[in-house]
Formats: sequence, structure tokens, C-alpha cells
Amino acid sequence: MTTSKQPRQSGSGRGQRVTIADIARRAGVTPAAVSLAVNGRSGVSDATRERIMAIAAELRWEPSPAARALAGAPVLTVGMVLARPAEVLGTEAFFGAFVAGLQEVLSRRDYSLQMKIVETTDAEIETYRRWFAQRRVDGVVVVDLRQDDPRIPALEDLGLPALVVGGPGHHGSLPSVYVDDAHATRLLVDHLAGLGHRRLARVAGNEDFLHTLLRDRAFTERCAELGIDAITQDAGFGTRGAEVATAALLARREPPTAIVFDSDEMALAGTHVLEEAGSRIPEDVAVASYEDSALTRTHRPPITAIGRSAIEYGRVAATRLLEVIGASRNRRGSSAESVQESRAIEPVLVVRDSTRPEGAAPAPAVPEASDAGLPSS
Amino acid sequence: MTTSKQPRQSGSGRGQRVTIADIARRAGVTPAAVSLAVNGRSGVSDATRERIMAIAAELRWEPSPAARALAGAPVLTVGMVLARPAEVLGTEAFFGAFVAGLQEVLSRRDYSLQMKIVETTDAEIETYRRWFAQRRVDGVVVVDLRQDDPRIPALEDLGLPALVVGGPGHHGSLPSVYVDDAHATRLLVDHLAGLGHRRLARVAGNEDFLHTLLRDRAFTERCAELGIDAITQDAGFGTRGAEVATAALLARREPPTAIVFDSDEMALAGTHVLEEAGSRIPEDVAVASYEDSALTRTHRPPITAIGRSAIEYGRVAATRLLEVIGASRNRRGSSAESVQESRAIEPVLVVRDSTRPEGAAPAPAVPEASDAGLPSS
DNA sequence: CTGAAAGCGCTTACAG
DNA sequence: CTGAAAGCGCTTACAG
Repeated sequence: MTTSKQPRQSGSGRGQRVTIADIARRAGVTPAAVSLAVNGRSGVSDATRERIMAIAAELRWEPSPAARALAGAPVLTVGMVLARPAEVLGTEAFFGAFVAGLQEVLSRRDYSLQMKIVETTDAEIETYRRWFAQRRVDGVVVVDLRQDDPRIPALEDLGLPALVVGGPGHHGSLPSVYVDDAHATRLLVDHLAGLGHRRLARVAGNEDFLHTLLRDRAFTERCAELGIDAITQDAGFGTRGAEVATAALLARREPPTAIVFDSDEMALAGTHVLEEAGSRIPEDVAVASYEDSALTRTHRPPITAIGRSAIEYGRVAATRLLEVIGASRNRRGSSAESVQESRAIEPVLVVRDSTRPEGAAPAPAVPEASDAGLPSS
Repeated sequence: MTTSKQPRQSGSGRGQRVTIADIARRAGVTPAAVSLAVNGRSGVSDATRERIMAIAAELRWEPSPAARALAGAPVLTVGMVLARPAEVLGTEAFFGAFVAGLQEVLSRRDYSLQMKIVETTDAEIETYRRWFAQRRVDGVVVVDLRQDDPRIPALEDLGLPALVVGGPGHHGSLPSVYVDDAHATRLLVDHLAGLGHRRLARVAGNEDFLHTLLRDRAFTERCAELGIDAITQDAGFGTRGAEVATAALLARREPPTAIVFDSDEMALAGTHVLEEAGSRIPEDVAVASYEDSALTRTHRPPITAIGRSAIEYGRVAATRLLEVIGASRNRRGSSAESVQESRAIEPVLVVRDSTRPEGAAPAPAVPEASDAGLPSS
């Protein structure tokens, strides 16, 4: 339907809006009956329910979220606060895609996402406190999990339904979804070791983040198990750090023959440094990334990466949070167990030319499809 | 302050929340007086106002957005709906940064941003209709402006405050902010012509968008004025189209010596095709982009681009929308003129090595700073 | 299965 | 400058 053909709203907004009282009058019932009917609750006969619904549709009634919220119903909004410089949203491909995945699931359930960018973790916690006090959101999704994260006890205290993105561990009694970083690390190390590499380096992102620590640990452990050299080079935030770190690796007496970067952007930045130094990829040095995106796919050579689809990650997180919110509303002591349970997303390795010896056949294991559904156990 | 040290909320949310009635009781006034005081309106003496504010703070009172909205106050939320595949959010660096800019200004004014992703333009319009009917938002920002855009009359009909991102023109009576694409085009063409190029090509994005049309027109016109060849190659959405388009350009009897891409991602994709074909940049073919980002900066060679900072764009849009919302609340016939006025953002050209002849000195005109404030006339 | 009532927390005229 | 009241549009017990 073309909206320009729709009948104009009478009064153009100002003035009388349609309420359940109007519907009730027309249907010859009380407003309470209308409420029961439109919310699909028992208490009205099927016949009256249908009549009420028809009238509601005819009158183009829209429920008032404010009135519903004031009367105690859920506000149908979930929140997410980012304690990061605003630039990151634009820079890190992960966030955009993650948000898109969240939105997709939330929209379908008539929920909306409210976002806020703040400067510090204290400000983030204060935002949760206010959102909760104002009943602005039904729940929140928490990202950028850290060790001993102060947000966890704060949220536990508040009792605001929350889903933690990150783990395993360090999320207290809150439910979480996470990609198994130790597993991802093993996939990468094993792949490179299988190609004959004996000196691996990892260019590591922000060391405050839990996943950085988990990767550090797994990287060192796995390399030790396989009896190969492991170099971890800290790069901090952003592409600049990755460039410096890569240069530092090249300057070593014995440079690594393969480098794994913590993000797609870091991998690109590092690759450029390698190329400028005359290193060929993958002949002189193999390159892989913990983060997949359009960038790794489009690059020449295409870069081998862990395919945790950020969109799918967002979808899983949203689904999980809605479960948590639902459970917290129906808590008749029916157990919080199932709610607190965490969910792991299995990482898969997408092998591309940046680690593929010239002329080798494409690895058949994983199709190149950009958004193949990841298994969510 | 560390939040874990904060006193726990009594009752942990369930049960009694602090209301203006509580404050009124403690202060020995009526709830109405409290309302006036906390909202900074006249009607209470300074002494009582101060006393009330102190008590509110002490009781950690938080206003109820639902109650306020129900009583007719603004809901302090603006909406943005994207009728695009969810992937775009993650793929296009522009959107993430634009949203970050929006957030920054909105947060400061205690507004929040509500986003929704839909499939079609009709669904987008339907969303506006519902948001308006439900009083869910105080206003909306409209992106991806097209020619004869059906959203414009729909929003005009509704009377929902809206800010259009795009133009000039084609936004009806709604206010808009836009980057002057004709101007940007002239900057690019003049720069390349000044370097001696006589055969320019433009790899054009989605032709549905108004800015694509404006660029098409300006590109052809300017090249004609300068007496040089202009080739416009349509590429549609995404990187794949840019690759095909670039290959097509290379296959011409007389390939262009310079190519301008409609986005940073397209420029990268095209560049890779050029390099694979053995073209050196900028020696064999110069490359430039209408869109700047971390990608163009990090690439080797760094890519010349139009520096419309997406973050700044978002900031300007948010500021403008809040003005519009404010004006629509105070409309005492005080004129909608100042409200409808559009605002142009001046494009600047950031020259980098992708168009710079080997050995040439860096162009001094524009500093490389990533987020230098753009002049907003 | 239905009806009448109270209440959610605020704002806004309207009298004093 | 202050007080008492009505009303925003719902939902939720609580009687019939």
C-alpha cells in the first residue's frame, strides 16, 4: 500500500486520540474488557474478543506505551550503553553488525533498542541505575566484559535483567553469551602449525578486555603444547597500535612466519606494514584475524579469519535477553537456573589466501558464505 | 564513586519507588509545587524550590518518563528507521559514525535514540505512523533521501517533527542537513584535472539515492566545463558491484586515468581489482573516494577522499532535530520559517597518495586530522 | 465470564 | 505565589 493514499489522521495528531474507552463504548463493554481482549488474556468470550479486535482495527487504535508502562506493563525497550569513544562505533565493524543483529530480533518482537554512549564505566553504571529507577528499559545488554568487572555486581544489586556478552566466567550470576575464544585460538594455531609454521605471533588488542586475556592464555598454551614459538605483542586500541606492533615483530632477530591479529582492522593495518617492508603474504608471512568482516573478504589477498558472525552474535544475544526478561516477569520461584545459563557460540575458521600456500586448493571445510548461520549450542 | 559502595536500593526495585508525593510530604507542599520546582518553572519561591530540590536529591528521586509522557510532556526520544538490509549497518562505516555523532549530542540533552531496521519503505512509513500514534518519539531523523521520496509527504501529513539528512531539495517542507555533493564533485574533478588527468571515471553507488543523482549530474557538468572526458559507471550496492564496474572500466579501449568511487568501501574493492590487473596507484591510475574513513586512511597508498566527517554530520543532524522539536512544542504561530531552513555542510578534500604523483610534496591545504571539525554554515 | 473501581506518577489549568 | 483537583490511557485485582 502506498501510504500517501491512506486516509489522513483526523485532526492530524493534535486533540483526540483513540483509546480503549472509545473501543469499549462502541463495543458496549468496559475498558477492562478491551484491555483483556487486545492483550490476549482470558476473561472475555471469543465472540466479544473478536468484536473488540475488529473495532480496534477499524478505529486504528494504537496502545499508549506510556500508559502501559505506568500501569506496570513492560516498556518493550532494551538498553545498551557503550563506554567507549564515539569513534569506535564507526570504526569497528563488529559493533555495527552486532547492533544490526540485535535490532533484527528485537524489532520482530516489537521491542526497541535504546543506546547510549558514555565516557567512563562509572557513568555507564550510573546510566543503568537511572534507567532502572525510571523504568526506561526492561533489560540491558552488557558488552566489553573485563576481569573483575564492576558492572557485574552493580547490575546484580539493581536486579535489572541483564545479558552479558562475553565469557566464559567473570559474569557473576548474570547470564551470558560468548564466543569460545580459547577454542577459536586453537583453531587458528592448529591451522598455522599444520601449514608448517613454527614461530607464531599474536598482535593483541586492548588488554583490559576479558577476551584478550583468554586469547593470550590460550595462545601461549596451545603453542607450548605443539612445541612451537609464541610471541604476544600488545597493540592496545586501534590501527595505530597494530602498525607499531607489526613493525616491532618485523624488527626481531627472528621474525614470526605467521601473525594473528585480534581484529579485522588491526589485520589490515598490520598487513600494510608488512607489504611496505617487502614481505609477501602468505609466502613470507601468513596473516589471520580473530574477526571476520567485509574487510577481510575484500582484501587482497583475502584474509583467513574466525567467522563469528557479528550479526548472528547480536541475534543470539537479543534472543537470550528477551528470555531473561520474560523469566524475570514470571518469577513465581519457577527457578532462575535456566535463566542464568550461558550460551556459547562455536567459532569456525574461514581459510583464505592469506594463509594459503600458493597453488593450494581452497580448503573445503567452510563455505565462503558471508553470513552462514553459526551453530549456537 | 565506585558503585559497588553505593547503598543498595531498598526493596531492590520491587515495591516502593520515590515519587513527587513523597517529596511533597517531606517538604510540606503539594505534589504540584514539586513538579514546578523540579522542572524549573515559576510558581514557587526560590527558597521552597531549593528545599524541594535538596529533598529530591536526598531521596534519590528519578522522574518517571512514563508518567511524564502520559501527562503530555515530551518523551525525550528520537527515532531513526533504516530501510536497508541489516548488513549495511555493519558494512558501511558511515552509519556507525553517523549514529555515534547523533548519540553524542542527544545524550548530552538527555535524549535517547531509538532505532529500527525494516525491509521496505512502506514499512518505514508505517513505523513513523505507529511511533507517532503511540507518542513513542518526539521526532525522527530520515536518511537515504531519494527523488520523489514517499516518506516526505507521509511525514508532512503526520506532522511528526522530522529532520531530513540529504539534499538540497526533495525534502518538501521538512528541514534538512546535507553535504553539498555538487561542490564535493567539483573539488574532486578540479583536483584530478589539475594533476593533468583528461579521462575521468566515476564508479557510482545506488542510483536510487538522491546524492548519487546529484553527483552524476555535477560530474558530467564539471568535466564538460573543463573539456575532459567523463565516464559514469553504475555499480549499485556494495563492493561486488564496484569490482565489476572497475573491471569494466579497465576493459575499455581507452581506460580512464583516474577513478572516483562513491564510497570508501567501493574504493577499496576497486583498488584491489586495479592492483590485480597490474595497475599501479597513482602512477597508472589515480583513485579517490567520496567517503572518508579509517579505511581510506589506513590503506596503502592512502586514498584521497572527501572529508565529510560522518560523526560531525551526526552531531549537526541531532542538534538540528532538537531545534525542530523545540520549535514544534512552542508553536505559538511564532513562525516555522527558521525551523524549515536547511543547513549545508561544506565538503573538504583530503589529498593523499592515491592521487599524488610520486615524490610530490604533501598538499598543505587540509591537515590529516581524522575528525577536524567541519565548518557547518 | 463480566462490571465497576482504584491506581500507576506525573502535569496542567483553575481557583484562592 | 500556593493549594486542591482533574486527567493522561492503561492494567490489575476484586466483587458479582
